Amino acid sequence: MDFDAAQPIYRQIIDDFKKRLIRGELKNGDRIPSQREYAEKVRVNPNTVQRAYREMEIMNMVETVRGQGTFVSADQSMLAAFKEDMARSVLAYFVEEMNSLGFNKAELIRLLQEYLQAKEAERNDSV
Amino acid sequence: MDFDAAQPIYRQIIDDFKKRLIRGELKNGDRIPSQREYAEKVRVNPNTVQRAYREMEIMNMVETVRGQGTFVSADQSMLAAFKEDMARSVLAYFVEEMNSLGFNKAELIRLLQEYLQAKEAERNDSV
Amino acid sequence: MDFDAAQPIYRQIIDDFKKRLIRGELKNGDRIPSQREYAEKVRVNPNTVQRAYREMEIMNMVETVRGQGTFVSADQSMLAAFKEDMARSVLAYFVEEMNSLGFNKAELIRLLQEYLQAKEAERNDSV
Amino acid sequence: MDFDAAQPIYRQIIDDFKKRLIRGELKNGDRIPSQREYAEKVRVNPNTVQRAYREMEIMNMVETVRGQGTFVSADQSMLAAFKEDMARSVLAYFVEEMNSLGFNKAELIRLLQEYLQAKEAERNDSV
DNA sequence: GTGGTCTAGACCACC
DNA sequence: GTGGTCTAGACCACC
Repeated sequence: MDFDAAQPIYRQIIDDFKKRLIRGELKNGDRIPSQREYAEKVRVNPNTVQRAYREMEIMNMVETVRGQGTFVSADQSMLAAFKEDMARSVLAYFVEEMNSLGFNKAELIRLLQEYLQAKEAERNDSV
Repeated sequence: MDFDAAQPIYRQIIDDFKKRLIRGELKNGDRIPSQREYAEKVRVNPNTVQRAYREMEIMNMVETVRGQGTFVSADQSMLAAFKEDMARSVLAYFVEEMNSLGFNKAELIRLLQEYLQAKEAERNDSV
Repeated sequence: MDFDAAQPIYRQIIDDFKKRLIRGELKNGDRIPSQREYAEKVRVNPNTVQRAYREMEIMNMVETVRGQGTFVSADQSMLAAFKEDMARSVLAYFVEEMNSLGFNKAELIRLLQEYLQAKEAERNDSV
Repeated sequence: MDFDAAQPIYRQIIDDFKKRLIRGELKNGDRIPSQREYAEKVRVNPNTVQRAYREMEIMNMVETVRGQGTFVSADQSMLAAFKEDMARSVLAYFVEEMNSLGFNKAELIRLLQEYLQAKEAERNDSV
C-alpha cells in the first residue's frame, strides 16, 4: 500500500490555468496576473508562483514579454490535449475509487445518474 | 483559490480499512494486523498506525484487546453508512472536477461509458 | 488483586479542564492556553497536551481554530453530566476505600463530619 | 499543576496487607504466603514482593523465620495507627476532590448520604 | 504566533 | 508477543 501525497502547489496552479483555458475563460493573447499579484492573491510563496509560470512557459502555455507581462499562448491542439489528459485522469481515478468500494460497471453509471439527478433536484429546491 | 493538501496518513489508513470492510474482505471478529506489523508493511511510523487504530476504536470500527490485538467490530449499519458516505464523496469529487473541465451532465455520462468500454476492450486485448 | 496504575497525563489534563469548567472558572468562548504555553506551564511534552486538547475537541468540550487557538465550547448539559460523573466516581472511590478499612455506613459519615470539623478548627487556629 | 503518579506496586502490596490486618482478616501469628507464592498469585516480579516484605519487616508488621516463613507480628497500637493514618488520607483526598468540583461542606455530606442510600437500594433490588 | 502531522525511540502493562 | 503512553523534535499550514 502506498499513500497519496499532495500535489505540489505549483502543479495545482498550472492545473488551475489549464482548466480556465479549457473552459474558455482565458484565451490566447490574454494577460495573466503578474507573479507578484498572483502570489498575493492566493497567498503563496512567490517562488512557487515563479516555478509554475516557468513551467507553463516551457510548455508554451504562456509567453512572458519583458516589461509587459505574461500572456496566454496556447494553441487549439494543446487545449484539446489538456482536456483529454485531464478528463482521462479524472475518469481513471473515479473508476478506481468506485471499484475499491466494490461497485461494478453498471452500478457506477447508475449511481452517477442518481447523483446528478439528486443534485439537480436540490438546486431546483433552493431556488 | 484553495490548494488541496494530502489526506493525513492516519486517515488514509482508516479509509483503507473501511474499503476492505465494505468489500467484505474483513469481517466482524477478524483480527487486523498488529500495529507493529502494519507499520512495517506500509513503512510508516508505529505511532501513526496507532493513531489510526485508536480513531477506529473510538468510532467502534474495531476493538482492541491489550496483549492480544485489534479486532473488527463494525456492525452492518455502520458499513452501509461508510459505503454511502465514501461513494458520495467520490461522486461529488468526480462531478466537480468534470464540471471544472467544462463537461455537462450528458457528456459526463457519455465519457464514463466510453472510458469503461475502452478499458474493457483493452483488457480483452491484453489477454 | 489488581494494582492501580496512574491516570495517563492527558486524562489528568482533561480532568483539570473539566473541573475548571464545573467551578465556572472557564466559560463558553474563553480561550484556553495554546498547546505550547500549557505544555511549558505544566512541564509536559507538547504532544501530550495535543492529545488532551484533541480528545476534548472530539467530545465537544472545546473548539480549535487553526492559527488562533482553542476555545471552550461546552454546553450546560455537558457540564452537568461532567459534574455528576466526576462526583459519582469520587464518592464511589471514597466509599470503597473506607469499606476496605472496615468502616460501615454510619462510621463513614461520622468520620467525615469529624474530619471537616477538625479541618475547620485548624483553619481558625492558623488565623 | 502536578500530575499524580501511580503508587509503586510494593507500596500497594503493603497497603493491601495493612487493610487485611485492619479488617481482622489477618491476625498476629498468621503465616502469610511466601514471596514466591505471592509473586505468582498477583503476577508481579518477585523482587517487588521482596521489597514489600522487607519494608514490612523493618516496620515490624511481619517477622521472617528462616525456613518457616513470614508471620504477622503487628501489635494493637500499630493497627490503630495504620487505621487512623489510612482513614485520614482517604478522607483528605475525598474532601479535596469534592472541593475541586465546587462542593461545600454541607453538600459533601448530603451527597455522601444520598450515594449510600442509592447504593443500598440498588443492593436490595438485585436481591 | 497558532494547531496538525509525523518520525524515532523509550518504557510500561498485559499475555 | 500485544497495545498504551510519553518524550523529543522536525516540518507544515494558517494567521
